[in-house]
Amino acid sequence: MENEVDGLDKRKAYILATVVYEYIATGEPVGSQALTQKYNLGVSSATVRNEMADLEAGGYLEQPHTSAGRVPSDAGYRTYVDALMSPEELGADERRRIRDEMRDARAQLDEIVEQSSRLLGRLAGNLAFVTKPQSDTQSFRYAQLIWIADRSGIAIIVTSLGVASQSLFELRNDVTPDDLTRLSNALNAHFAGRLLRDCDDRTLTTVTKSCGFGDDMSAAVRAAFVGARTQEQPGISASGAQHLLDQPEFRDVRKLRSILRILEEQRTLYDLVADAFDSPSASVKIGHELGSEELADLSLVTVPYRFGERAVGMLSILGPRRMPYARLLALASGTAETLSERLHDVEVK
Amino acid sequence: MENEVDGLDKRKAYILATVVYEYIATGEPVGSQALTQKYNLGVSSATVRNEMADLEAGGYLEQPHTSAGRVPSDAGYRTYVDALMSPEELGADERRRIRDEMRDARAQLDEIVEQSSRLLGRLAGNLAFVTKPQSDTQSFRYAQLIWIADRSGIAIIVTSLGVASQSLFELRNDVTPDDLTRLSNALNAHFAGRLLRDCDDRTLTTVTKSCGFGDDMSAAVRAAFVGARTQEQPGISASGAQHLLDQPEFRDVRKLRSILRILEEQRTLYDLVADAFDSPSASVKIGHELGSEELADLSLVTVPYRFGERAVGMLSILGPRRMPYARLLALASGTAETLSERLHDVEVK
DNA sequence: CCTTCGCACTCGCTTGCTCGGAGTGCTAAA
DNA sequence: TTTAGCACTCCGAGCAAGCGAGTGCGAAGG
Repeated sequence: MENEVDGLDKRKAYILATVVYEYIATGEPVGSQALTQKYNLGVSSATVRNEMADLEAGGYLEQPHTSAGRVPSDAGYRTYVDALMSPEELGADERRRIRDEMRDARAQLDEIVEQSSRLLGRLAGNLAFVTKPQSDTQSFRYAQLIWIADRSGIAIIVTSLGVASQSLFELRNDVTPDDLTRLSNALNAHFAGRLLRDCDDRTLTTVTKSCGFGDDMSAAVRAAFVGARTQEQPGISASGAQHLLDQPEFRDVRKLRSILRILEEQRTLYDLVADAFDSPSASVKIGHELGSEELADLSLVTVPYRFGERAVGMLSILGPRRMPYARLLALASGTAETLSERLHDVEVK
Repeated sequence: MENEVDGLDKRKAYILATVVYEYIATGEPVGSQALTQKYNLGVSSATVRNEMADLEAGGYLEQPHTSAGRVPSDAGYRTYVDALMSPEELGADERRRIRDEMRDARAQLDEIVEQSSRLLGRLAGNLAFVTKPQSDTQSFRYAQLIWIADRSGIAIIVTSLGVASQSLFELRNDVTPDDLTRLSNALNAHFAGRLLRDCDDRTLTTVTKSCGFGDDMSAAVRAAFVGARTQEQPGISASGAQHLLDQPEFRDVRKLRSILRILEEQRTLYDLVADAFDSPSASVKIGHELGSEELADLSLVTVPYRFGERAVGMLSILGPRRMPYARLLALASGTAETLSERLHDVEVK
């Protein structure tokens, strides 16, 4: 059926698209007359009324109260995002500005991530957050075991993005600084360039023992690698919450509270993007799709960023369901791209 | 003048104290009748009216509009905090609960600091924030220079609180891993236990050169120490912004925006407590004393916490000017005390 | 001379009301 | 199947009245 979209005939689809578009632009429930006046639909308001009634019956639109205009439902937005809206691209000048602003950050992982969340929050006029690169997708660069006392030391592990993690260890038997250097060299030789998640416990143990160390040292080495893998937990930088205050949907202060709470609990914030991690491309979650009644009138746009070929983290925008999806997707993608490029500046070669 | 406080006779002082107390409790402008009814002042409302008029002339009270009750001015709160209110102490059970909750955090510097800001935010029902220990008040524990290639490496510095900082360096001449180990050992021997801020550039250079290295290596070592000193910048953990929404003074959303903005700019947040760093004990800033029109109807309570004898960071509570000062001071002090204790758990001995 | 009483006056907030505008659904005609 | 017309619904802005809490002041009392 060439002239059907998602089970809607062409006219219905067009009317739905127009309603969503208009509602996103104005924030006011949109009525049949207003629509026919502002857009050239080629039919009268009465026809639009009938179509709107159908769309409401189909679950795409909702009516706040009897004599008001229509507002998109979750399903309405979903159809709009998936099939109706025209994707946006950033202009060359916008790309350039993003790149310029990203240059302000020093070549430090944390700073680059923070800068991109600030930038995205400001450009998008919404709450933006960026997860730091998952450490288990980074690769191992160097390990160094530092001798502190006969039976204790510090293990330092440096990843491809220059994030060092450290862990103290205690041993049952004496070691010398030279022993530790020997083991460091063996680890470096064996694991150089490997993904952290591929540095499995068994191999670590084998390498350690082959240098003549016992169980205590193997355990210490394994713990150090576990620390490096899970280090910085998720690690999220968020920014732009103040923009949410401008949105009329947050006149009601209670909704703000949910957001602030979520903002402070990084755990929850992370859960929101967690399942987007599996998808290689942009993802949009609308209203109840976020899985929480508190967040029911928000939407989330999530875009991955890469280090080399690998997706290592996510940029997200959280805002009212009534958000300019096409525009925000374009902004998030553009920022993700620039962030990906800048990651190479912090790479430990 | 035994019966004068801050230029006010005893009765005026008592009335001022009662007005502030009542206003803090209710949030409503307090009138003369209400006051005489609720508190046993021993005089009639008419007398109170006269006294209130005097207090207003003296700048201690203000009237939102002609036929409303009185509200404390900055000066009124100031007098109350300095001279009138009775200090509060935490009960034994409250202390115990704070200690228990702090135990939930793992023995990691960041986690302990975050936990205390969360805890304080919740207990105080306001925005709380805690600066991480200034690194230049920590002492040097270990340095390790790691060889990466003939002319580059990573310098790792570990402080007394276990915070490692790292910096990459490039050299003009080849070095061997052994060279770097030798230098690491020299640095460790020379600076062990010193405060970071006392590891001055000149001495660093001397030690480096005495191991036979050139200017490039000295510069790298100096840079590494600078990195360790200024590392984590100020570093602030904030929590509890959602409580502010409960305060009636934030019905107006614009005020919230200033706060959210400040919250995201750690710089500003840090500036707020910066000058409290000099004072060894608790400090209170009221309204305009915060130095910004945006923050004019907020107050800030700041209390230092210690590592050993030294004040290394600050706990602060930011909330409406109408805050229970005595209570919040007690809570902040109690939390600071517990935080100070827990710091010893993360000490690298 | 300080305190108290009584009184007239001032505001801001709440409640109730009206009224206009925008939108709907339905019916009948094109 | 589309359109025009019409009666109906509902929200929200605007206005007026009344209430309550509070003030300031002049006169009376200890």
